[in-house]
Amino acid sequence: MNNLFKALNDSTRREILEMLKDGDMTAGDIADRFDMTKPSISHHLDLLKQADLVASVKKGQFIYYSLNMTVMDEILAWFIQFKPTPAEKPRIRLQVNPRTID
Amino acid sequence: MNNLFKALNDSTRREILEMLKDGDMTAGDIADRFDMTKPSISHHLDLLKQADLVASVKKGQFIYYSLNMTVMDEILAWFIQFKPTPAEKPRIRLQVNPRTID
DNA sequence: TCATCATTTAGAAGATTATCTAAATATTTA
DNA sequence: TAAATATTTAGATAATCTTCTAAATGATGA
Repeated sequence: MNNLFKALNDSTRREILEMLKDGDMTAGDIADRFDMTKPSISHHLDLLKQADLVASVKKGQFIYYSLNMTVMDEILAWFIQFKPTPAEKPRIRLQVNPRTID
Repeated sequence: MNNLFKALNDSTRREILEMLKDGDMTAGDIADRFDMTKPSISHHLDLLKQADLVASVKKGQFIYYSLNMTVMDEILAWFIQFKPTPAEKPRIRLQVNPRTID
């Protein structure tokens, strides 16, 4: 979970994920779309890989990167814990009825 | 969006959010649950506030913190963009039929 | 085999972050 | 009004992060 949020805490990395949504890409093609050196992008890809957000496969000279959706589901589940179920008792609220404020 | 992911990129802050899920709390009560000084927790609360993940209300001597769910929805929407709709054309995959690999 | 291309690794510099201690602010109560 | 309580602000330090340049690795094609 730590690696996951860390990987997402960078706009370049989030853009990479959005790019991969439309199909797999090589490291070079990804780098070409940013105003940043290839080593920097390589490092970003590494962090995304450590978080299991992407997978990579070498094909000859090229390395193809692809989205790994299963981990996205894990985060989604983390967020959904905060959505109260319709049946749930309402939480105490900061905004109370003005008439009852002392 | 940047502030949002930044705020989530820390396990203390994520724990605070999970605690607030069960009801509002004062800054002091939150701090008491961590092995960390009050100024540090105060700083974490500030980052959560900047990200609009929590709201705070002063009641006399105390400051009550509460979850602000509307921003959670924004993140949730960001993640959902990656979930392919059932009708969508399948993306190119790295794992292809082994029989067809050259 | 040698030059070239795609990508990564290594190492460094500057920026950002988490945490601490000390001090300030604001509220309550004696 | 003075002391006590709740919380924040200020400033410092150590760790982590982003990005760069230079060099290494590994595959392709002349």
